[in-house]
Amino acid sequence: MATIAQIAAELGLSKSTVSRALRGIPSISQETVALVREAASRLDYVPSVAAAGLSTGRNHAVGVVVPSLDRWFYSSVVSGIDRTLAALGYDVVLFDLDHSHDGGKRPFARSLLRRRVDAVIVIATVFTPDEFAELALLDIPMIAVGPPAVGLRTIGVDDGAIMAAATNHLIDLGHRSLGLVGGYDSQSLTVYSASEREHAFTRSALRSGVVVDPTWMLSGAYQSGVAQQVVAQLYASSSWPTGLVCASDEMAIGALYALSRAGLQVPHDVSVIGIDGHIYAEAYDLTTCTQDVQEQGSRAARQIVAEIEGAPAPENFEPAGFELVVRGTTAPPPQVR
Amino acid sequence: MATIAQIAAELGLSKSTVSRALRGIPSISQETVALVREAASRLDYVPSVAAAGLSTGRNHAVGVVVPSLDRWFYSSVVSGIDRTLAALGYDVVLFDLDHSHDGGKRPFARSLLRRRVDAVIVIATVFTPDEFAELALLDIPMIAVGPPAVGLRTIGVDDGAIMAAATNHLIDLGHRSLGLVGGYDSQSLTVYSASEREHAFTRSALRSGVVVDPTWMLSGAYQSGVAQQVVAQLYASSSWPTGLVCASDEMAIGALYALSRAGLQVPHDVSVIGIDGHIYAEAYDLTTCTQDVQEQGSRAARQIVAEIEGAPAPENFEPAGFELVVRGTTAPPPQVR
DNA sequence: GTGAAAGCGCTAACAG
DNA sequence: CTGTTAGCGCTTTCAC
Repeated sequence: MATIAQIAAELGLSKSTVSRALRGIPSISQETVALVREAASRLDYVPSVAAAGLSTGRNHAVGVVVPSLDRWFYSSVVSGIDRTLAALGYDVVLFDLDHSHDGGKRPFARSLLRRRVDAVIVIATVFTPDEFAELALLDIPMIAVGPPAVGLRTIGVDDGAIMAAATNHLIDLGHRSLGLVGGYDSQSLTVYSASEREHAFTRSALRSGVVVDPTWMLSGAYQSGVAQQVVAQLYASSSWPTGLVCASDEMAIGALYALSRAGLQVPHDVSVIGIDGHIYAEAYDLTTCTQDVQEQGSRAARQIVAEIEGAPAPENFEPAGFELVVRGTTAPPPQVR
Repeated sequence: MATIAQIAAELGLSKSTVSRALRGIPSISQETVALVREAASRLDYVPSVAAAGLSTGRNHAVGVVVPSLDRWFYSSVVSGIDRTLAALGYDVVLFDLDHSHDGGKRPFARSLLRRRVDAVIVIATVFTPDEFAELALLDIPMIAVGPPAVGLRTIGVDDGAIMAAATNHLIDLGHRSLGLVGGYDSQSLTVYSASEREHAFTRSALRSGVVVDPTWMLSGAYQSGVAQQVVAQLYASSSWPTGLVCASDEMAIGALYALSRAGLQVPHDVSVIGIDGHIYAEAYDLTTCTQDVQEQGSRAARQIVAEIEGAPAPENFEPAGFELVVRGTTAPPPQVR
C-alpha cells in the first residue's frame, strides 16, 4: 500500500504535485494528472484520512448519536443521514447509547469523541449537564433530529401539531369517545416527544368537548408489543372508546392486532390512527400522519456539512412537514352511522 | 483545546513524558502522572485519534457494512457490535448500503475506506469481485455476520438447521399440510439465507411425507407488511395449510394479523411459527426459533478486535446457537385433536 | 524516570 | 504548472 511520497519518487515528481493531482486541483497539467492516477492505481495507493485530517483539521466524518437502533424512527433517521453524508464524502461514526444507558459512561464523553468527527448529529437524546459541557468543549457544530433537545437546534416535526392533526381527524369523523396509546415510558429518552404528544391529544379532545376517560389514556412505550397488550386489556373491559389515537404507527399496528383478536372490526367498531408514516403503515391500510423521517436526517446532514464548511448556523429550523394520510382504519363511529 | 505539547510546556516536561503519563505507561512517577492529568483537564485537553493513528497505524475504529438499517436483524447485529466495540475502545464507522444499491458506487470502494478503519465487519452483503479486490487491498481483518458471505469467514446460525427445527416442530405436532412464508426476494441481498431456509423447509416436509402444495410457498420478502398481504390472500382461497412456517418473526407477526382478520383462530385453526427471536415475539405470544443476534454481533466484534491486535484468524467459526421457544401460536392441527 | 529527535502521510504557504 | 519547506499532534526509539 503506497504513499504519496512513493508515487512522487516513482514519477520523479514532488509530493505536492502528486497530492494536487490526486485531489484534482486545477493547476496541474492533464498529462501529469494522468501519470499520477496511473501510478497510484498501479502501486495500490490508498489515501489516509488520518494524515490528511491532521494537516487540514478536517476529518470528513460526522458523529451520530442514537438512543438505540431497534426503533424504526431512529434507524430511519440514521439511514437518511448516512445516505446524504456518503454523497457529500463524509463518513458516519455511530454512537449507539443503548448499552451505555445504565451504569457506564456514555460514549460521547470527551475521551471517546477524540476529535474523530467534524460535527455531531444527535437523535432523541437528553444530555446531562456534564455531558453537554464535554461536548461543547469540542466546539464543533451540533444539531438534533427528531424530538427537540434542550440546548440544541432541532430539525423535526412539531409534535403537538402532528398529534392534534391525528386527533382532530377522529373528532371530525364524529368520534366522541377517544383513547390514547401514548409513548410515555419512564425509561425512555424520548420523554419530551411523548408527553408533548399526550398533551396535544388532551388539548384537542377537550377543545372539542370530547370527554377523555383517564383509564383510556394508555402507554405503549412506543413499542408495538406493549401497545398490543395494553389495548387488549382495555377492550376486554366493559367500556371503551370508539377511536384510538396512537402516538406511533408501530403502536397502532399492535393495537390493530389486539382489536382484531378481541373480535372487533376496524373501522366498523373502532377507528385507529397512527403517527409517523412507518414503512408498514400502507400494508396495514393504516390511517396515519406521515412525516418524512429519512428526509429529516438528510436535511440535518446537509445542514451540518454546510456548517462544517463555514456556513452560518441558524438559531433554529423550520419544523418538518407532515401530512394526514387517510386509509382504511378510520371511519365515523357506530352511533353516527 | 490543548495539545500534548502545551501541557508539556505548561509543566516544564517533555512531550514524551506527557504522552506516557496520559496513556498510563508504568515507567512514569505517580506525581508526574497526577500533575499531567490535572493540567490536561484544566487545559481542556482532547486527544487526537488522527495524530495517534498516524504514528501507530491504529485507528481504533472498525467499519460496519449493512444492507440497510430498517430491518430488525441488521440493526440488532449493529447494536451488538457497537456495544462491544465501545467497551473495547473502538469506534464504529457505519456504511449503510441502502442507498448506494442502485446506480452509484458503493461506499466500501477503496476511496471511501481510506484507511479509516482497522477492520471491517460485513452484514448480509454480497460483494462484486471488483469490490472484493478493493477491500482485499486494505489488507485488514474482515468478518461476516449473519448469512454466510462468499469469501469471508462468517459468524451466524446454520440457516438450514434453524428452519428444519421450526418446520419439524409443526410436523411433530401432527401437521400434515404446511405452508411457507419465505424471505426470497429478487431485490434482496440476503438471497442466500432465504433460499437456504426455503430448501430446508422443503427437505423437512418431504422427509416426513408432508405434501407441499407449491401455491402454499409464499414470499414475504422478509417484511411484515408483505407477509401480511400474501397470507391474507392464501387464506381467502378455498384450501390452505394448517401450519405456517415463517422465515422470520416479522413475517410471522404479519401472518398472525392476516389470519386474525380472516376470522381464523391461532392456534386452533392454524399454527404459526417464526424464526429469529424478534423483540416482539414474546408480546405476540409467538412460537419461534430464537437466535441471539446481538450476541453474534458482539462475538464478531470481540473476534475482530483480537485479530486487529494480532491474534490468529481462524479459518471458520462455530455456528451460532438457536433454540425452539414454544409459545401460544402453535398446537396440533384441527384433525388431530 | 525523563528528554531529544525523528517520523507517521499528508497539505499548505511561498517560491519560482 | 511544479518544487521547497514547514508543520498537523502524537508515538517511539535511543539516550541520559
